[in-house]
Amino acid sequence: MQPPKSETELMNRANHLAGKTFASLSKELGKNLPENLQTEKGWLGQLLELALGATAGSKPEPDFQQLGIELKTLPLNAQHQPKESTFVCTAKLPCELEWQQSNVYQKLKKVLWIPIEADPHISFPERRIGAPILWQPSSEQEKILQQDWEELTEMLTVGDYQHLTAKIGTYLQMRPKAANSRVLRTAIDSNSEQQLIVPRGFYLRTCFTKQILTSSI
Amino acid sequence: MQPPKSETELMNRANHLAGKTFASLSKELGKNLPENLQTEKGWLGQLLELALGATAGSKPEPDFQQLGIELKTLPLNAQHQPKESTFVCTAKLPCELEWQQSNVYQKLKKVLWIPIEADPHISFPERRIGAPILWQPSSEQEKILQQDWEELTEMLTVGDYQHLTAKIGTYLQMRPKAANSRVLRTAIDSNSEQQLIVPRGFYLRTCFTKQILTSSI
DNA sequence: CAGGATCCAGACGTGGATCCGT
DNA sequence: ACGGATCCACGTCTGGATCCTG
Repeated sequence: MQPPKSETELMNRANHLAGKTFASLSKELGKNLPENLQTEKGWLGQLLELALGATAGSKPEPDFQQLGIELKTLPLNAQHQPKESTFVCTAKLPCELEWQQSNVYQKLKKVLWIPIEADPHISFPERRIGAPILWQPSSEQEKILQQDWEELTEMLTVGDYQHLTAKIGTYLQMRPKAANSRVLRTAIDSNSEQQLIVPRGFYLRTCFTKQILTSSI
Repeated sequence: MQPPKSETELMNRANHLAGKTFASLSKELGKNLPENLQTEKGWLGQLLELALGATAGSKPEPDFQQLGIELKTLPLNAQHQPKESTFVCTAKLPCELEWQQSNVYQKLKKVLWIPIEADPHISFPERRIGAPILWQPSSEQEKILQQDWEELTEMLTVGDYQHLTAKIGTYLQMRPKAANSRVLRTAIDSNSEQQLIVPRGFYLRTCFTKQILTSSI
């Protein structure tokens, strides 16, 4: 699948996915569904990349680079409300950028959300894909995201890792992002001291993605 | 196999390998010989690491770290003379070190050479392992290695990649070191200009390893 | 119920080296 | 003969995310 040439083409493709089951889409694309997704957590996200023509690969770029649009799945519980926080990107050290140059802003300035059923009572093959939501942060939302990012980035820069827990931030938080808790990385704090810390990533809290889903209805 | 605790223990192990065929050693270690080594060029080197208890993995350290000894195979032709140049290490950019702190010196200050038969007329399973040579550069050899390294490093630092060919250097040379010639890396020259260059590595010329073999007899 | 922990795929880098055309 | 090109293994890193226990 070639990358979409326009926002319209991308949205046409996304609208055609709405209502399909995971089994149906994977069959169309010639992929085998995994038995369970406990061990292949990102599988559906990668299937949707393929279905929509996202340029695959682990690059620090939007999924649809020419359009400046990021693709994100939005897992829903039995009440069709967002079920989980959403990973945004890894936190780089050092980070002496302004908000508008940050990886977080670049990822979130325009997002195509694809809701997907994630109620454990529905079998994996039978779960359905929802109607896409093309979203940009409102000025209110961006203001709070920026505040959160600046607070978290300040703590990162200073090297105050002990107090840098997932409890900080209104919409945006930092949490571990690694294979497991034994993975450590060297970081340098403002006193030029080296510390070994667990790599961290930025995540959107569930309360925020609930807001996005609600306002799109 | 645990790492050897002393130079004596390492040499005992290496002496016990002398005379064995590749087939014999791989059987002892429970490994299957590859059909051909055109596609698994480093296979025997890794078998010897296993046989001698080298700490596996791609680290910028000597193979036997506690002993400060590097392990190298020395492929011999039908005349039992070194057949190929020997890879030492990759060239880092930037490199503003002194010789004694350089990766090249750290690798070459003490080397355990294991000669191996590499005459294409001998079938791979029947090729034999030779008697080990524990080597340190003589002051004459080190002087020339240092001169070569300084000349090559100077060209790297200045960014004179066009003239940085494999023709430079008496004992030590630089050659491409990558999966293929399409692999490029960003380098920065002394004018702070960015260039895309093929990653390079340091190699010992065959004439030099011939000298090592000859003087060990 | 959410903060901390974890899982897979694929790209990439490094160390093990030898291949091969001119 | 040798300078430039290439090949495999494997550990690490990143991007895709969800799991799971107090």
